[in-house]
Amino acid sequence: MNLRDLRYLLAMAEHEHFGRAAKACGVSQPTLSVQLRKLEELLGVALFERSSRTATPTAACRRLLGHARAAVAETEAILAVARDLRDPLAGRFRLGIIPTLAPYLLPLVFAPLRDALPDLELEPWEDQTAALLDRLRAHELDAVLLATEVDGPDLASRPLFAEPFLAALPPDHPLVGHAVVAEADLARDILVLADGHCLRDQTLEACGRNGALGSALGGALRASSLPTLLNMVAAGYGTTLIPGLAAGAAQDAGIVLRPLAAQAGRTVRIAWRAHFPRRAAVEAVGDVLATRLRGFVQAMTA
Amino acid sequence: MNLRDLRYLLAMAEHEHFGRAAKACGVSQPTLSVQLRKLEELLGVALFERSSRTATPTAACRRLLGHARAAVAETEAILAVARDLRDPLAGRFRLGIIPTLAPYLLPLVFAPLRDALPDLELEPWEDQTAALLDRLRAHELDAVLLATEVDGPDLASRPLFAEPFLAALPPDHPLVGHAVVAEADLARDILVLADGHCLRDQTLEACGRNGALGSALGGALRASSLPTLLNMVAAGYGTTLIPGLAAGAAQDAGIVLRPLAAQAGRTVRIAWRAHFPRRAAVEAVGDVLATRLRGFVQAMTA
DNA sequence: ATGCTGTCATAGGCTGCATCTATCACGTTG
DNA sequence: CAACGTGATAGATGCAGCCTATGACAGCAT
Repeated sequence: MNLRDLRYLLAMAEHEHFGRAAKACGVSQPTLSVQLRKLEELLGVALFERSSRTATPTAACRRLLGHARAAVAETEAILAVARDLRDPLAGRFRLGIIPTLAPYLLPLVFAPLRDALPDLELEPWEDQTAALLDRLRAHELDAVLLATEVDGPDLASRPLFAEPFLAALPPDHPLVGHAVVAEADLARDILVLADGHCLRDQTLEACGRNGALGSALGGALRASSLPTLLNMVAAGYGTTLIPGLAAGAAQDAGIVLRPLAAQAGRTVRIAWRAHFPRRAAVEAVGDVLATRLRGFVQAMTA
Repeated sequence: MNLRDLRYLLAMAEHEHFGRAAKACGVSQPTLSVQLRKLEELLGVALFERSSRTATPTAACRRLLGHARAAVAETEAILAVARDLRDPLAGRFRLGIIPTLAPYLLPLVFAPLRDALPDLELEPWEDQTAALLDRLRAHELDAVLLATEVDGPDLASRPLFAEPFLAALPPDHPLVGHAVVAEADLARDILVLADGHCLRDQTLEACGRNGALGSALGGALRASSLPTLLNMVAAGYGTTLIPGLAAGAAQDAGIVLRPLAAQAGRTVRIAWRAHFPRRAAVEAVGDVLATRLRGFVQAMTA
């Protein structure tokens, strides 16, 4: 059985006339006659009572019509829904973002994203890098924003912008007197985030402390979030590096910021599954973020 | 668009694997690949995200699946209605039966069904109530036999016969001395089937133990089938209620049976989808069962 | 009666498309 | 690095739907 046959059936039921029904279907009269005959043979039921002047649907035909109409309607619904879904820049877009980036980036980009991609329903999801990549691979996210390279042939990524780190100092810290702080000078009393945050590893690497923490404070005080870490620095427990986008929040917490001598920083990337079909949406989101952040980062490093 | 394409789509959504979906459709893998690709082009939407190891449905695909299922179901309804119009009592009839009923009922009714409905190809399917209702709603069964009420406006049912429960006792059990056993007297050392069997709940309710099991044995020993439960009773682990039709099997296992004081029992019903077109077949099967079982149950309670 | 007209069925040829087998490309796995 | 599994691609083939042309038949007019 074929949907075409069902359309023929519906047309015949409406017109009760082979020639007119055929014209309504855009086929010749013999075509419709033959196909309906075949349908009758397939179903084993007479669908039309043919007389020389007219062809009327049988009772059996009327029993089937409702189902035929429903089947045709459902297929047309498929076409209609597909038409709505056709735009890759429309629909839900689940974007994972690492916790040291999300709260500072999102306020900057929500409005530009809504302007550039009004039909994209952005659903941010905040988690650490490893969890984000798991969810990305599990098709639970469409793309992720992170600050590390991604590897594996199943994923692809693209850099969006470079985000410089800044030295975060308690107001009464000796280094406050310097206009520029050398990364290595922070190593002595550096504080870092808990395991799993990429910022932790990057901070330690930039300051030359890529092994275990020597400071007793670093072991005892575990900052599980960047705001907590900022509070700890502000309270004088030590120093740290913060990502540039968090500068405002750091200053609000009463922290003194200084640029870094070696200009340590991180590159924020957008990553996606290599075979993700809505590549256009990924690129569009990436373009908006890169454009929005370009000026911001330039201003910060100037 | 073609119904065939929709079937391919459904198979792919189910298997998430081109080769297996193709086999399920009875076509070669390239055929299914090409046709699905064409469908994607027609709809203008990516339906599957292909990676080297797997192909997962996209969000768009999932939005379309319901309509596709409905369209296919309607065309199959057309075939079913046609068959019904030709001869409602012919063709395949997939009948779900709960496990505590099937092995004891089927031997009794196979011959009468074949005599009364020689053209009906009965395909029994044994599973627990919830699974049966799922399959019934999914059009994978035509009707089900169960021992509970069904609810929901999409289903209908009809009682066929009342099946009394019997007390099942180990031969050396103190209650063996009684000609009639009170349900409540069994509560102390009652054994029941694993979760999911309606007989479990009905047994507990009849014996006034509708909460958690007090018996240590009830918790430790889990009978996943009625024959196993019978063996456990025969071995002296405890007592239970069995459905009347299983009396023969119970006695074969060396169990002593006694009628129940309050005549606890269950009502076996046949249930079907409210819009199932072959209602006549359901009624005919129901009539045969009810007729065959009427005498049997009367003899048992006499 | 006998054409004439309208209707549906039939015949024969053409075309397109779904299908197959064979093969390639590629990533995973041992 | 070789073997395997998976999906994509290419070329050949056959069936099915389509068309035009024509037939069969009934009603209707002259």
